[in-house]
Amino acid sequence: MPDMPYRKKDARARTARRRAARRQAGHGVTLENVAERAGVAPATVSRAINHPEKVARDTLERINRAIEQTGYLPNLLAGGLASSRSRLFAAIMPSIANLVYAETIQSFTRRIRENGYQVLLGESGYSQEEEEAVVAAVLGRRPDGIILIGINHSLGCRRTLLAAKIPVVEVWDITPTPLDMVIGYSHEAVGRAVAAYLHGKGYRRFGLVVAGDARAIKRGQAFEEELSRLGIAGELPKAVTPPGSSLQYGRRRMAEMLDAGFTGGAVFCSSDRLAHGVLIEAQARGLKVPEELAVIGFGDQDFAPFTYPALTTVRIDRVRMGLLAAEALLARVNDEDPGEAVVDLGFSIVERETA
Amino acid sequence: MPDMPYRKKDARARTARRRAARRQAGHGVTLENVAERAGVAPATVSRAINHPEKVARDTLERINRAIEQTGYLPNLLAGGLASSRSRLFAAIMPSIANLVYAETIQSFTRRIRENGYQVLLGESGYSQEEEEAVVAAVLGRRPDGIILIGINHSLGCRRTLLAAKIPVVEVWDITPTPLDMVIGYSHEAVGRAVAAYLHGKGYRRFGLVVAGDARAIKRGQAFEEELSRLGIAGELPKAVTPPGSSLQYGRRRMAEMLDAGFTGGAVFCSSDRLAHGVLIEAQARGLKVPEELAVIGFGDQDFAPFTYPALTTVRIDRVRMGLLAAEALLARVNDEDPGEAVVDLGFSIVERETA
DNA sequence: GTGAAAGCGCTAACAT
DNA sequence: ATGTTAGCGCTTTCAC
Repeated sequence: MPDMPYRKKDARARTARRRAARRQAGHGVTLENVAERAGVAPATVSRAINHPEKVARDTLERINRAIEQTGYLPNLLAGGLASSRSRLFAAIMPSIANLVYAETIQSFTRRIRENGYQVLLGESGYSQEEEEAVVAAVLGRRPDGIILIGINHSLGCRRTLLAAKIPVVEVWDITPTPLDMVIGYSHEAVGRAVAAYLHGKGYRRFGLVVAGDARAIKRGQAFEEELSRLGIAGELPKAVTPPGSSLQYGRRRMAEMLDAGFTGGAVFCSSDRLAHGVLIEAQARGLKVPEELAVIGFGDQDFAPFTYPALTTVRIDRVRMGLLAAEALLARVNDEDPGEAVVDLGFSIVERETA
Repeated sequence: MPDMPYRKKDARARTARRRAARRQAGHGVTLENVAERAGVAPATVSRAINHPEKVARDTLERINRAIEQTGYLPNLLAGGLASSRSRLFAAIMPSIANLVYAETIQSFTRRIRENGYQVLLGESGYSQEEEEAVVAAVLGRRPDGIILIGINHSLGCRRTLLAAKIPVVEVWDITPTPLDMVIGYSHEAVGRAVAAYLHGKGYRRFGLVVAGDARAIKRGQAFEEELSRLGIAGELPKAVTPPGSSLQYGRRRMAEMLDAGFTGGAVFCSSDRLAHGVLIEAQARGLKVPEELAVIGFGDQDFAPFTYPALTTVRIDRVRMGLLAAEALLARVNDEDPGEAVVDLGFSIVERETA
């Protein structure tokens, strides 16, 4: 093949031209440029960056200088492709704009960043179909692991996740049969404990204000069941709000319940924000809390001790959930011991003034 | 070189073995597998996915069937590398756990997802140094564009951003000299407008509760300056809280100010949450709002009309900001007209019952 | 309309 | 300790 070298050279020239164009377009300095400048092979630069301990002191120095001078920024797309390690974790949350979930993802993000990981965000909008689509989209990015809020996924979503063969951690709920790992607490146990707590305090009339969120609904059902087990007869006055807890709906639904003839008792709200709304409606009507209307929230958010009166609620450790999830995933990608597959963080009832 | 083919074959065999191992390890189906199955070249499969209009009807069908059967999930790392288009936008926010910023990023995320884009999240923790580090980290992923909350960046950060030569949109503030594009409103104008509004309502004594956030501080300063321009003499009673608005600090700082001898007047809070805290402290002390203590917040969050009394505040369109930012970035990556480089969304004062 | 070939920028064996 | 080599899985000219 006498023309082989010729054609090859041709191709090279073309490539060089294209590269020059790229450079101009801002696509930047490459490993190779740095290597040339430092007078070493590209592989050595790669080592200097990823395993500096394997490079001689002075070589390392030369390389670092070259990196500084050129302003080199490693292309993690290329690195991820070559190493099959994207250093990316996906995080799927029902809503970005829900503070309690955001706190978990925040502590997760901070922890993984310490290890050079970044987070690819997906929002499922409290819907299993959306979750399935978002999970598929996100997996195309080949994350090394994924954290999901909630344990109720569509069949297709479960299959996709399993097929990806990456570590998965589900949080904010618990189950003996996680996809892979789960870190959370039992919503049924919360519902029952709240019922028992209120009953124990002597309340005999109850109400429920619950957001249309899978986990909130579980708590509400368990609350209702436990009450009837405790001998509370009759229909439980109940209001459902859109998912994503808001003060606004708490206040409105309480107003509606009151107008519809609800005459006081103890109300369990599926979030502190909802509970705060209930409190405000009570205040607006001049109802005495907790004498005429008792309220218990859920979450123990930072403002709970500062409502007036101070809100009784259920505490869960959202920050720890994110932290442990991060550590479980990091352990898995580093082939270390990730600990138990099922971690129950529990919860506690924080008694303040409203119930 | 008689042994050339031999060695090559050797290498091939090794590669094949490695690939098989990969497959087993879950690294999945590739374009090539799909192509084989559909009896076409890999390039055709690529076209079928990215430019289906360029592929014959029946070929397309065969390919789609093969994709379904194999459960093929395109590797976007590889795609991004090959095309120098990552289909990723980076979003840098001061805190994930601040609802007002989250709402902007939420609408941003939803809009770009419609165009197949995903969001890489970075948190700057209200610090310029952290922002610089996070921006550098995120740029390694070669996002096609970036949205930043705020316009105050370190010099290094600005340089890095400029060197990346990607579209940048700054939001939540405004400046005649954006890095690239800016969509927001003037915090100085807000501060002045609030001062004028309260002065116009007849208030002559004032207070300020402000979070330690660059933008909140600007509003506070402009408020103070405008008051003195209006002839309000003397030191302005003022309390500063940590960044990230919380009801808790609003209530506490108000309590401290009251204890320190602040005897009422109109208080401007840098967020609705802070204002709500102030309202609660007033309630706890039995102060009449707005007669003995008037309050104005900032943000017009969803709960503002539902506090008791209903909160007077400043409305800004957080959702629209995210939406427009998304559209500006999408326009730029598609070489379409991104519109004005500086977009002032303005604000309005919403009069309710507290001031 | 489809295929062949050449890379995208990096990492990881392997060899020295 | 460093260099050589062969990919990672895709996209994109260029030919046909």
